[in-house]
Amino acid sequence: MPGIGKGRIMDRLRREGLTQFQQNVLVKVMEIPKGETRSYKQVAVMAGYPNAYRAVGTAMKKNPMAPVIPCHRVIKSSGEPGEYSGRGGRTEKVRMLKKERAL
DNA sequence: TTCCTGACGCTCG
DNA sequence: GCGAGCGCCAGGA
Repeated sequence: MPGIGKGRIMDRLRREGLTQFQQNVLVKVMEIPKGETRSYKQVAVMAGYPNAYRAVGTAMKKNPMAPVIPCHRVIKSSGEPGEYSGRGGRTEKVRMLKKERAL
């Protein structure tokens, strides 16, 4: 269940018109192991922009491939799920999170 | 080019 | 322990 190659993803992101920063962030999020969660700050650090934790959220919104890029695994540092522009909103986000954690 | 907004984080009271 | 305010970077209008 390789799904899609990473290079394929980056190419798609680029074609979507996302910037280098956006691509970097999304790729890092994509590498978050199933059942694990990372804070926006963590993602920002991994992407190479330790202080751009705010822009990370903006990048998430632009996520063109919901299932491929597990943006629902990115939560706030406080432990709260935060917002979610995907289908179902925060509710679905939490649901998916619980399901993955159980696996 | 400039100003405003945003799926946030951290510090102070 | 909780709430409010300020600071941060990148994008979009």
